[in-house]
Amino acid sequence: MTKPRFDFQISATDGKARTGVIRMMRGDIRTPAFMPVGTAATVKAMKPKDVRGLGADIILGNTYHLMLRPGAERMDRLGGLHKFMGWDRPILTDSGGYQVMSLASLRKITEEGVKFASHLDGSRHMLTPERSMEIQRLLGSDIVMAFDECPAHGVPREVAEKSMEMSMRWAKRSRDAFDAGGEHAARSALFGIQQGSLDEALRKRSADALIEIGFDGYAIGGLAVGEGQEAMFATLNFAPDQLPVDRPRYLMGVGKPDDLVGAVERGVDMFDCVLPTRSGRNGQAFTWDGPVNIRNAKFAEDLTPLDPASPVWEWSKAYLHHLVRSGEMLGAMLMTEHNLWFYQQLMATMREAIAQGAFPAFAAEFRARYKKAA
RNA sequence: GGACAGGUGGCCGAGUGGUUAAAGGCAGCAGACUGUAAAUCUGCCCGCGCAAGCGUACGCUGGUUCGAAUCCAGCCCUGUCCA
Repeated sequence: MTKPRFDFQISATDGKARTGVIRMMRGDIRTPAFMPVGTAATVKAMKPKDVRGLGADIILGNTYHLMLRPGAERMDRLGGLHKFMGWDRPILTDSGGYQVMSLASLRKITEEGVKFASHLDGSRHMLTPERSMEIQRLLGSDIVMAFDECPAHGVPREVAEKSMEMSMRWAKRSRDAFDAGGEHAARSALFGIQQGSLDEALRKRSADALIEIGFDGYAIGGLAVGEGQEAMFATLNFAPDQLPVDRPRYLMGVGKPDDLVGAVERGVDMFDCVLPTRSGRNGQAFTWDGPVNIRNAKFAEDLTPLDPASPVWEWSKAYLHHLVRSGEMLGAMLMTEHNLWFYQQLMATMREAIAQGAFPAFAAEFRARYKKAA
């Protein structure tokens, strides 16, 4: 049986929540899925096989970072991103669109694309939909993201509208450039990205434009950029429904555990977020009872584990507290491992709950126990 | 015994007459982090007080001065070197 380029089958639904599998040449992706972020060809502090061991079916890489270092053409000569980093399962690559926002002070946007000053050495680089597709092809990406502009939170409606319209023109250019990619296009997938800020009408226009072009999956972009969970959920009350029911819906850059539960509840299938890795390195552990700042003095002599089921169960909070405060590398490693485990457990639990038709009960139970940070 | 150098807030360390409750770093106490310019960033950090403010503080004692961590004298202590 040959592996399909891209096939999404929903096996069960519960309310708006869905669970299923995306089948790709490099492996299956169980949904709802959480994709650990490996921006610079590494999920920081983790070996690829350990990321896999925690349950990840797919990870992320980043066009912008990898084009600067080691460089897209070099990566191609080295045999592609998978071989380079030692991860043989699917990789989704972001297009560089997020850096249009996060590196705002270092870029200039035109219809053609975005000119960046490298954050590494100040050198000038142009990212266009065509170049972004080319770089993602050279990396050997499995799920290629369209090149878009991610506007900052709070921009006026006219700005959000113009930005969304340009992102839709870029989406069409991304589609055309991706399709011209020959062999790579035959074994990878392309996702479009919906924009439109928090505005239902703009989101609808964006979704329709993407559907007109046609993509393997549809991402919801431009959220979790500072609007707050309430506004994000309000947008997710309609945004996923505007996208094709039979295609994966990917909420980009989200989120905290409670964000994931609320988004799955509203029909989202895929997520990525730096929180489990970055926050882990910064001393925050996620647990069923909520986030824990392991640096806090109260853990100095706490001999219990973060979670008896965690892969790092044999190391006490007191030890993690010591490692993190001491700036020891092992602290970042163990905290990251724990957090990625927790995120994958959360996803697995949600998949199971949906399959059992028990998602509402799970969500209620989760919320009753999980205490958000103040 | 002698000659230099020096004693600053928990620690290190700026500061050599006023705008100094005293730079900066560390340690400490918290917070943040959402398609990673992040093993990062922010706040607090003498005492009392919500605050205004008050009190105390730069080895000790005394002095000069309108005013001293800063100048002078004596004493105590530390380091290095010489006997």
